[in-house]
Amino acid sequence: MQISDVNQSIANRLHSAAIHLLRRLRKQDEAMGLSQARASALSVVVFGGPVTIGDLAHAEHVSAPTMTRLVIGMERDGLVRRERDARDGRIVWLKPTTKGTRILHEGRRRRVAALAEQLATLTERDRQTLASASQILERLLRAAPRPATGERPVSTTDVRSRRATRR
Amino acid sequence: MQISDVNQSIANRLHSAAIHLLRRLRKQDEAMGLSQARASALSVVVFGGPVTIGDLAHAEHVSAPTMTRLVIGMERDGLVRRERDARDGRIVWLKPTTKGTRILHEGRRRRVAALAEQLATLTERDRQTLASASQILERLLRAAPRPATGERPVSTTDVRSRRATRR
DNA sequence: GTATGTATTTAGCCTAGCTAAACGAATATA
DNA sequence: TATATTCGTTTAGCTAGGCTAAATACATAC
Repeated sequence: MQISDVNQSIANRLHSAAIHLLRRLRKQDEAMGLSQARASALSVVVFGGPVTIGDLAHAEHVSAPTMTRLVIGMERDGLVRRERDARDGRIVWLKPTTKGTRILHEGRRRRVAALAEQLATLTERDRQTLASASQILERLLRAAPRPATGERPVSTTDVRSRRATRR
Repeated sequence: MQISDVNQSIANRLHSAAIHLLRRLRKQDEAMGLSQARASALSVVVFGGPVTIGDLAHAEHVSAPTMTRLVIGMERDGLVRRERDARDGRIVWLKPTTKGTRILHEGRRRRVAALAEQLATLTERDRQTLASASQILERLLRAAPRPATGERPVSTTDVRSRRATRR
């Protein structure tokens, strides 16, 4: 099949590009104590918070224990605060601290600095292609991996709305 | 500055997209004993080999000890073979085994299967955007991170040519 | 022939992923 | 009301994959 070959090529190139992009950016992030996993989780807390640990795990597509440990580290480093829910004693709400918000934004600034020279060498058209592609990808990845499994589709953007219905 | 804001936005969205893409694909790869790191390294060996461990580390932008360990695992699992260089006793050449080549291709097939449904929902135009973007990215990332540091620019594609000059 | 350089490995550390299982709190049911 | 179940989080313990520092073994230059 023609279309499947095209998709295979796209998937594999995306995979390769993603791996190498992350390796490139890792150093910048870690220079300020913001690993990739933390940067990604923290940005959900900063832009989408307050959020529970479980929701954050779903939004980030990692297991709950993994997120618990990330949160422990971020709390120890003063990036987020825990707050128990008044009505439901099982729930922990996460909020960014001032430091957390600042570090996240610094991280984002450093990250672009690491790519800026190279992004600047691109034509406007190429930059536009990258911008569009990242949007297409996020939209694509936000969809459920396998609609048939019944796993609820969770997106970073509906974290608030899901919890908003909690009583 | 206008352009820097645009670049920041692109860099951050790419970062986010890359993280989530890899988390999505990881399960598929690991289902057949091909982690992301192995899949990426193995593809260099299969498509660009024979290659030395040091060159592979450079091509993958990881340290030599990291690559040594990856190779140990891949060799243990019969994906690659080591061969000492006849003229230079320090050098280890890596070649894919039949199994390694097969597994790599299976991995690539599974990987697209994991994204296929979703790629199929895209318009031809969007698919084209993703394809272009991955090419632009690989080209961008192949360039030296910081041209000033004197670090030699190493690409997956010139692995052969670099080694071809060895006597 | 000694010193220096190069390719790989060893040792030891860290983060971040996982599953299984424990725990405490909430909720449903008999 | 007592009991069972479900839910959110944490603990415990494993693995892979990243790093640096230092050891090893070979090659080369002086």
